[in-house]
Amino acid sequence: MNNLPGNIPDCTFFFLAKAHQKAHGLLKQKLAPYGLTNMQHLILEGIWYQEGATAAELSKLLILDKATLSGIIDRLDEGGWIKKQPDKADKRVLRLYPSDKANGIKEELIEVRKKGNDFLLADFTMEEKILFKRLLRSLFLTD
Amino acid sequence: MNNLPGNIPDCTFFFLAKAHQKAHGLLKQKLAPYGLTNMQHLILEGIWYQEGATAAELSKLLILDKATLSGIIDRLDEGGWIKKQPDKADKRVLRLYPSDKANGIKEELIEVRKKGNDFLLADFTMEEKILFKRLLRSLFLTD
DNA sequence: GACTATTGGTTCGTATGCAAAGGAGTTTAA
DNA sequence: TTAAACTCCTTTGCATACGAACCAATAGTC
Repeated sequence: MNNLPGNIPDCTFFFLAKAHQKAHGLLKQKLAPYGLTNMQHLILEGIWYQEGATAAELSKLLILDKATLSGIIDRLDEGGWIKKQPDKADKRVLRLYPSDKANGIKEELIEVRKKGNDFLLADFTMEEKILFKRLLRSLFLTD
Repeated sequence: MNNLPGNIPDCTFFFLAKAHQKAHGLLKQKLAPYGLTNMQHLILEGIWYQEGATAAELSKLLILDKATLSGIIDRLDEGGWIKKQPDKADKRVLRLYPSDKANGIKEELIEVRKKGNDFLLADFTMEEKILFKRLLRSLFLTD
């Protein structure tokens, strides 16, 4: 009776958690060889997307708590992936730049994520892929 | 340029993470008055669904790591939501049962989750709701 | 019946996540 | 221009997550 998730009630909270869990685990595997966690990779891409960004800017862009970011940025720094540069005008601010090490495999790292995405949705039809992403987007973007 | 998530690349990992983040935050709010976390509520429902379940069974049913479950079960016990009973046949096993306190508001707690679900998908059409859940399901259930 | 493989649960180490509070710097407004 | 308000970032506390190592107990095998 209690074998499979077929018994699981029709709960979107649960489905979302498990879909996320699976996607997270998949990307985690792909990134492990590089010594990067999923979050570290995300922040790094954010910094590539906007070099010199501050933690506060990344927090808004990637919808992450500043407190969470603080630790991730520290570990990215310790791992030699980014450089922190104090802002000259505003002494509170730290501007973040990718390191040479990071830039050296930038294309490769971004490709890992893209291929991971493809793999994740490999069993969906084109219509399903588009629809799925549209629904996810509208879910977290509404107010 | 860096204002809104409109800039965010078309990344399902990110969308899933953010959709889950939003859903999690919503349910967290609804459960806070009861002093239950999302995970604690999930495990509790799992135990209601299958009284006397072991941690190993819940681990499979809810697709959770045993190590993760261990702590959650401890806190459910400390909070007086469940009771641990050693199995008579197998001394390794602890069987889990809901407490009277838990059973007293069982319907209410389940209703909180159900209404949270409705609220989460309130902006979706009926077709979208069904499709969304089907896609989420197939995503995490495949192999 | 003794040895080995498996299983149930806990513990440890590391990395999120987020609320809340604190320290330093900047801006606003009276 | 100086005190209040605000912003940037860090730190603390608590709750997931999960791999890996471990102990206790049971099952399987010869």
